This record gives sequence, structure tokens and C-alpha cells, in this order.
Amino acid sequence: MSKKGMSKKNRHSNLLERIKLDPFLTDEEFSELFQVSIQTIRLDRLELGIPELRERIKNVAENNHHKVKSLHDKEIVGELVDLELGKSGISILDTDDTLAFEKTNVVKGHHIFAQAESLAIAVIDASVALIGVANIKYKNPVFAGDKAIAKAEVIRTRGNKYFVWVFIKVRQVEVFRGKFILVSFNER
Amino acid sequence: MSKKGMSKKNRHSNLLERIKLDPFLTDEEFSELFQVSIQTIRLDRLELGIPELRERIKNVAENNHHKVKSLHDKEIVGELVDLELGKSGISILDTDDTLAFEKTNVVKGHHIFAQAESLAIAVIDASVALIGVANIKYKNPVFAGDKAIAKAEVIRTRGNKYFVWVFIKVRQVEVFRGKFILVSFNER
DNA sequence: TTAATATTAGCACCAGGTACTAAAATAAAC
DNA sequence: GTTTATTTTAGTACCTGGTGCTAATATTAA
Repeated sequence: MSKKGMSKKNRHSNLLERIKLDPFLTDEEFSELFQVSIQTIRLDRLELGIPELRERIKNVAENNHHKVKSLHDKEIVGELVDLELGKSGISILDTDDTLAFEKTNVVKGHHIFAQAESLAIAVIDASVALIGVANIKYKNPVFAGDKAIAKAEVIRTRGNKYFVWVFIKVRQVEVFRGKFILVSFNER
Repeated sequence: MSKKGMSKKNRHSNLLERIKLDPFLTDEEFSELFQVSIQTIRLDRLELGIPELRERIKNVAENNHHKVKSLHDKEIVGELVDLELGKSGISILDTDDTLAFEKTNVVKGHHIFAQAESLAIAVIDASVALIGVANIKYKNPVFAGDKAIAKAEVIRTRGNKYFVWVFIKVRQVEVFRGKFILVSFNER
């Protein structure tokens, strides 16, 4: 696989790459891969500050244990900073590159939509469903790193139907607005 | 924590639960938790077919290694089944309960939005950014299990600006429509 | 040719086990 | 109450994938 006549530096950068790609290999397997002794690999790891296999596996496991849970589609997108149930609410979404398109660094529109939708739902109650939207405008793209501030206001209630306006601004500039129509399910 | 006078059966079901909850504990820690010797715990694991700590961690790591990658916010939501670059495209999204609100079983609106958005982008090119939407209508909720079929059509091009209509239907009924305004970045 | 650097070897030790044998404690059956 | 069966402990040898250390070779540069 990998060549034999490889300089230390070369092997180091190569090792870093491979280990990021597949952290599940033992030192022995790496030593075969690079055609060096197991001690050399261990010395390399020591110099590069790469932990041993078990630690690496544990890190992957722990990272993802949390990540999956927190990433697993939050019920509310953004942080709820103010809420008057049935009236209004404010949420803040700190965007980063995980929410953006790689190529353009523009935050995917559905995250903005999700912030608005979940805020609209939170303002009424958790047990409502979105049945329609209207007058949505998305005028300016949001870039990774921008702080999106969403304000929601209930403008009308008709039976178990609710009409909620949501505005989202970044640096005082409106980037999104929309009217959400919600129905509550458990009419108690 | 756990009581001392616990029957074998009790301890077994208890162990199964705890280990599912937190697979990162050693036999020693479990033995303290249940106030039994470490050998008892090992016998228990043997009887219950529970692998050792390292195996458990490895399983979590491997599971999530895949999961996170596939879950990590796909660049395109739904499956692209037809595409005429610059003209039109069709994508299908098989929804399930992971995309829905727990309480209402209604698919979160932003997933529908994401399907539309990513299809609109795919129809033009990957290197475009959404800068606006208009005339969005979302008339009927989509339920977990529904198959959402999105059709996109480029209706106008002006310089590096593109206007794309997207319709999404479930069982021949329109659930979503919207006009997406995109700009391409690298005007080659 | 000598000095510096890189590589390999070998050993003791560690965590967290497996696999096995055997003794002691507890519960159930008679 | 005694015997039998079950459950719980104890202890040993061995395993993997290492760390941490010392020391001997190779290789490269001065």
C-alpha cells in the first residue's frame, strides 16, 4: 500500500490523515501499512499527540453519543429567550458552518425556516401542527456565523386555528418573514 | 444507589437497562453499583450475552460513525430521480417518524422546505445560493410515512439570477409550492 | 569520520477483560 | 434439620493493545 522509502515528516502527515479517516486501526496495522516497526508508529503517535486506539474509539463513541442526541433534530431550533404563551416569543439562532452549504457558506434556508416554524409552534403550545404558511419572504441570505433573531407574534385566533407572524433579522436587517397557520389538536 | 437485597433476575433486568443507558461503565463500577462482586457481574454479562466494555464502546462508535455521516445534514434532501440541468428536476422524500414532531406525527415543515430548497439548487448547480423565496404555500400537513414528490422547474433566468418553481405533492395532492430565487456565485 | 537523528528491540507494567477451577454462602427441597 | 441445588465469591493464568523506559542499531547530515 504505502511506500517504504518515506520520510518521517511524510509518514507523520500521512498517519494523521489515515487516522482521521479510520481511527479504528491498531498500531500493528499501521506498522504494516507504513512498513515500519510498531515502535516507530508509537513514537510517531507520541510526537503527534495521537491517543491510543481505545481512547480514539472512546472519543468517537462519546462524541457521537452526544452529537446524535443533540443533532437528532431538535424539537426547537434556536434558543428561546422570551416567551409569552399565546402572544409572542423571541428566539436566537447562532449559526455556524455545520448549518451552511459547504461551497457557498450560506446557511441552508430550511434552518431559518425551522427556527421560524418551531418558534411559531412554541408560542402556541407544543401540541399544535403547522397546516399552512403564507406570505413568506426570504430576502437576504444568512451566512455562517450570523446571529439570527426571530420574533413571533400571534395575530389572530379562530377556533383552534392560530395565525402567527414570524420575522427574522440579522444585524437589524430582515432576512425572513412569514405567516404560519397552526391548529391545535387536543381541544380541551 | 441500588439496593443490596436484589434477586438475580432483578439484577439482570436492571443491568440490561443501566447498560443500555450508559454503556461506558466497567464491571468494577457495576459491581459497586449493585453491591456484588465483580465476578457476579461478569457471570451476569455472560448469561445475558452482554459484551465487555471495550466491545460496547466500539459498537457505539461504529454505529454512530455511520449514522452521523448519513445524518449530518445531507446536501440534498430526498432522492433525486430526474434532472435536466438548468430546466427541471424531480425528487422523492420518503418520510418517517424521525422527521416528524413526536406529539403530532406531522413532518416538520422545514424538511419539506429543505426538499424544495435543495431540489431548486440541484436543478441549477451546486454553486448557487438561495437569496429569496416568494409565493410559498403550504396547505396540508405531511404525516410520517408519506411519500413526498417534488417537481422543480426553472421559469426565468436573468443574468446570474434564477427563478425556480417547486411543487410538492403527496398522493397527488399538493402540499407545498414556492418560488425560489437563486444566484450563482462563480460566473464562469 | 564523526555527530545527530531516526528506527528498532526488549522488558516491565497497566486496564479491562476472558476462561477456567474451586470454595463459600444462600435458598429450596425433602 | 439436613441435604441438595443455586448463587455468589475468590483466585489464577492468559489476552489485547497499549505506556514508559532503556539501549542498541541504522541512516542521514555536517
